Amino acid sequence: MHSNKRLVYLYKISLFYMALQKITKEEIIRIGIDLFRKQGYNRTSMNDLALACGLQKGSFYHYFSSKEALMSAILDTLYQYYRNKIFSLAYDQTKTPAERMEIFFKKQEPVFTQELTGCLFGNITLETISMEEEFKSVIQAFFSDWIDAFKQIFLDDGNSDDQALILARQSVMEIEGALMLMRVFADAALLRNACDLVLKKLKQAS
Amino acid sequence: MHSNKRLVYLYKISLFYMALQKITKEEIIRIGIDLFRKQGYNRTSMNDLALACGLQKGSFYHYFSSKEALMSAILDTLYQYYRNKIFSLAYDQTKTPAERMEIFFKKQEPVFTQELTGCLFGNITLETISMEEEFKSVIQAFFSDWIDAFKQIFLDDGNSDDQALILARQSVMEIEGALMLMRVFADAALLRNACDLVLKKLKQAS
Amino acid sequence: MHSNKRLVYLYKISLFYMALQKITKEEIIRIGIDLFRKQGYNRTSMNDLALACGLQKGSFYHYFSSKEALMSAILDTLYQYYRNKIFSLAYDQTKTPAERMEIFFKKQEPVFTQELTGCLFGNITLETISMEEEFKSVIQAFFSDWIDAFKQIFLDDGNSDDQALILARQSVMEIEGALMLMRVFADAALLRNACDLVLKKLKQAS
Amino acid sequence: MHSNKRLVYLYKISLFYMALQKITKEEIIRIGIDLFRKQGYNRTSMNDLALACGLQKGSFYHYFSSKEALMSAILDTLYQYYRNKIFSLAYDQTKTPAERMEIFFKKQEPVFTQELTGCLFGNITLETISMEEEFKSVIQAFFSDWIDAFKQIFLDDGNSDDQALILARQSVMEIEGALMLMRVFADAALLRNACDLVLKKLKQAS
DNA sequence: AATGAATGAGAGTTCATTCAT
DNA sequence: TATGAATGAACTCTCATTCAT
Repeated sequence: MHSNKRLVYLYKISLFYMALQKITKEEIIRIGIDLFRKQGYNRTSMNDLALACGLQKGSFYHYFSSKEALMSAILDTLYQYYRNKIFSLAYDQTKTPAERMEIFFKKQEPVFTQELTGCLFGNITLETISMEEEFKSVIQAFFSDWIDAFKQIFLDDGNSDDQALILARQSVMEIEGALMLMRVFADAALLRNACDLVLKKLKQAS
Repeated sequence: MHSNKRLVYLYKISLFYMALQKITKEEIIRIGIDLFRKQGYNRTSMNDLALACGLQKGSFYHYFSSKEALMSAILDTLYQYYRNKIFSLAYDQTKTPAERMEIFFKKQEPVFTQELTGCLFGNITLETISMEEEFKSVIQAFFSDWIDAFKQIFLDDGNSDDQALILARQSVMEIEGALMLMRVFADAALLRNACDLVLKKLKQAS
Repeated sequence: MHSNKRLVYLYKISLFYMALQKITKEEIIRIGIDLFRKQGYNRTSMNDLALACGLQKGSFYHYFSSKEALMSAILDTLYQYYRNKIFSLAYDQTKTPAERMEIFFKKQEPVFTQELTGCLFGNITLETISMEEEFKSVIQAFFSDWIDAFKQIFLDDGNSDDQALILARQSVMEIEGALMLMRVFADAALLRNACDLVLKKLKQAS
Repeated sequence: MHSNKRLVYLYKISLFYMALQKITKEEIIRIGIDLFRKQGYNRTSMNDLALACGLQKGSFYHYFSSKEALMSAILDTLYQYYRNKIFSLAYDQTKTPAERMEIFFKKQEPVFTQELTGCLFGNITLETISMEEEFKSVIQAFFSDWIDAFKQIFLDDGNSDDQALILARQSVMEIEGALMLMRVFADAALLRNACDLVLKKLKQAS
């Protein structure tokens, strides 16, 4: 039919200006997280990143203007993700402290133990902390928010403010230390056991 | 005679340079530990190392055949040092477990908190663990021996074998996690408090 | 009908884009003159040009097939403009030589001293003269015609053919040299004074 | 003879530490002047420079830490050369103004007309003046000193201070303009004639 | 054992140009 | 005609390592 043909024609025109792209910023961020976590920041080249994205080196700069810009985007994305999806769990008053902590670990363990490469923040903190002020502030915010989240759980578990802070810090330290040892010994059980011990810090542990 | 004078002159020159040993391997290792701990492995160039040693780049290779060779030597040296001087303290049956732990921390804290740059093993583990099999095995040995040392203290404190291992691992994790957070927040108190908490894990804490 | 509504919608979209002529070749040339004069040929990127035109990089190639093609168009346009609008003034026998020279300068000074960026031909001559034969011939034609124009004025001022040529060349050289120093010292007075001195070369100076 | 053999041996030792170099900074500067003058600053790559020096790209950085550093060294060297060897001629009171001017041109013409590539300062001024403040100040100093030198000659030729300055500026402008036209038309006579005209500005022209 | 010039591979980045839509 | 993602070559620069002396 005439109108149908025209429809198709015009539809094509409407698509005219939407050039297809091989990949999205979001996918690049996911790939970047993966590579940086496994290889570290300095040992991952722009070429590595581009190829992993199916792009040429030069094309990568369409998405991120520099390696640092990519890293910043990654840290921001991860930070927001943790804030909104993970740390927020700690403030859910409809669940017991123990339940919240369990959910927290249930969400995190598979991510952290995946290929035994741990947590990006943990992995690149010591490599990049002295490089960029911008990186540093996101890393600090990440750990602050994590400690705050755990503190809330310990508060709701009946601890004093001081005690809750101490327990929260200790728990974060144990988990980050566990992630390091997990990587050293290539043994995911080390992380799992550490999580169990953190759970046992709760008075009303299930 | 002209040629004789020149002979003497050149002889002196030759002695001057032949006798010159600007630095020892041991000193280079100490300097390397310092730089790697502060700047990381990848961000420390051979030029940085050479200059810090008062050498030219080319001369550095008379002492160590490569960057990796230097790193290996550093890891070995540090490992032996910890084995002989630090971890061995845990086996001193003439002291109480608490006393041993306290001495352990007293020896480590100043090293770790110096310039807030932490422990080389902790700092470069996550950066280099996936690089060299040789690095990996020393790093594993280091942490194994550390855990073993703590385990001995917890055993002597009246814990079961299983329980002692769990406490030892947990303690190492807490300290490594504390070193990371100390660096993130540039706050040495985080490490000191973590050590105190580890001490309190002892039944007969002083 | 649904399909009909969509048809109309898409038709509008198609008209929207089909009718859109964001910019004309002439406007691009004007913008190009401006950018090249200020930043030079090599330091002005196609992206700079496109953005200054409100286009995307890719769209620019619908107007000019390459950077060189744009430059050629610019040189041609400018050359024709000077031939028809400026150099032609020198042949206006209804005015005295001094009047013609004055009009010449009155038209040129504001263009040249605008933002102290001088004359495109002068500015890019030394940068591009060894690049493209095509550029070279327009640049040569421009300067030839300029000298010819001045020569006519000096002829009509009562000079011999030889003398008129010498004075014309000298005047062009003084003005181009003045444009260079104007830029070096960011001082428009240098050009204005140079023009005054050229005027004084006329016997019947006003 | 024994002592002779030993002499040779020790002589070799004394040369021990003097690693041979393929090229000197001074030679690189000369080559850089040549390339920049012919091709311009932006169109001359570090690779071009290195190859022209018989070096690999990376080796070039042993001599100059960056392209800008090389350019700065070149501008400084040229500026000092002109100050000490050329402009200084203008202040030689043992010669008449005309003699000084003639010597000045006699020294400059062969340099400028060599391969018809003109004067580096003139050639790259318009390309680099807006890039680096450091470049700008040397370029300004160069032209200031040149004008001062000519002014002294015109003063000694019996002109007032004001008049001498005007004549000096005009002369520099004519010469720079002549260099530009010389390049445009590939005709060294244009420069020579311009120099003659400058000489004629002297009252006591020879 | 000391030098430092030389190397060559590869880093991050820019840019003129192409092309599918 | 408009898009902007994609390209690939070239750019400036870094760095671990080698080597003649």
